Amino acid sequence: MSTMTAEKVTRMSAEDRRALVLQAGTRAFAHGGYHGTSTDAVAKEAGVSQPYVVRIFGTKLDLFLEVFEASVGRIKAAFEAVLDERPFDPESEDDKARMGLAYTELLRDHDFLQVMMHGFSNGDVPEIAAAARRCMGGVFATIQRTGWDDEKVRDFVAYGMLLNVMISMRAPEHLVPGDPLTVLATCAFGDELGLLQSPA
Amino acid sequence: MSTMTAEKVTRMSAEDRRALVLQAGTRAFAHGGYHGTSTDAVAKEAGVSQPYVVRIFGTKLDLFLEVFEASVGRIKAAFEAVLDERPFDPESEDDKARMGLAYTELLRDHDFLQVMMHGFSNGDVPEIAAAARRCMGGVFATIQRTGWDDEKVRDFVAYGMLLNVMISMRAPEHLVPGDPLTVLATCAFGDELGLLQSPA
DNA sequence: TCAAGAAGGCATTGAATGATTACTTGAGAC
DNA sequence: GTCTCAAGTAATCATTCAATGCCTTCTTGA
Repeated sequence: MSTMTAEKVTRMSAEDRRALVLQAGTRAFAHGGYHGTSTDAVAKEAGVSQPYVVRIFGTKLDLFLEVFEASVGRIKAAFEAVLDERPFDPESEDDKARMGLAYTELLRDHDFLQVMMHGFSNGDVPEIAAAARRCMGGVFATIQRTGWDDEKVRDFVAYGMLLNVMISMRAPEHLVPGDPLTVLATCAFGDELGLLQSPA
Repeated sequence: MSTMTAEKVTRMSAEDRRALVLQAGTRAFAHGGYHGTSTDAVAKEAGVSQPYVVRIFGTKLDLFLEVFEASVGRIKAAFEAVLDERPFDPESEDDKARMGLAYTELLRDHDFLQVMMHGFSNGDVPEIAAAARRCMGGVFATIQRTGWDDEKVRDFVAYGMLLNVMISMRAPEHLVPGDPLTVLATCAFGDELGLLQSPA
């Protein structure tokens, strides 16, 4: 079941309701993406009426942009937490592992990742593409704080994109023993593979 | 104007017309993806009527699947060409560069890449996700023919995914001097960056 | 030449969807 | 209590879209 939709016929402050719809939007847009998700689907997920969600956000596009930016924001925050926790040594393999772990821990909630991927692939909607560039730039800048040279940051981001794509295509839930994709999944996710098999 | 739509009112063999609509579908689905592209958009691009394109392929989903598989097939073929050209040395940096070049040359036609990305991100449509897994497995297996160990293949694929994402969000066409994304784009695309700036 | 099969368009349709408007109801202030 | 404003919904509308059925026209082979 979805976590905490409407529980009572109680009224809610606009602010709280907005936050709740935003969460519901994350879940809904994670499947379907921008074009494939109706405002009604978001409304159902949030337990409110469809006209209300468009009134809160003005437009489906605005809603998606907020959902997208919040999702990427969450990811950025996870990296920042690692960087702020204690001094980061760019030469340390251990510190690099901590950064990687921050990401794979995030992977357990597929929704952020899926929303991010959907935002990244919708380059045909100018506003979404612009948001994607801005957010990706932000994530890159955050990871630069590690002190790594640009190539290492690039490779780190690239690895993350591979994980996103693999999750997007549900690779962890479809491991077929002889399949080359299983080899790829195994060597991409490593120990985390087992944790990703149950669909959200 | 779109390249080579209908040129004459001449009839065409069903086979030829099918191939032509498939090409048009690639262009159309490259923008918009599965959910964001109407069969009518494909029809317009191909210069035929909308009902005709669904009659050729049966269903919009079937059309997309064919377009997707053809696109990934093209990419696989490019790698295979490099591998078949002459013996591949897994230790050679030069041979690795040849593989990379095969991909970046493909990047000039954004359409394949975008279609591929759209297929990869549409995990909510089971048939598309299944095709994505199958195709990704195929590409991985092809690259394994280099003789590289799995980790090296994985990193190669990951790098490719980063390029896909960057192109999807139109990064090469939006280089802003101070922007961190510009740094990422520069060190991801290298010399090829200049060639990618003009939108298809 | 003409019949038959295939290529392809036209009109249509029923469902879905994003958005608007007008209405209803709950809760706090006084 | 009741007034008032904000929370929330029901009804509706104009579009868009995938799919179906029927009709037309080109081509080919005998």
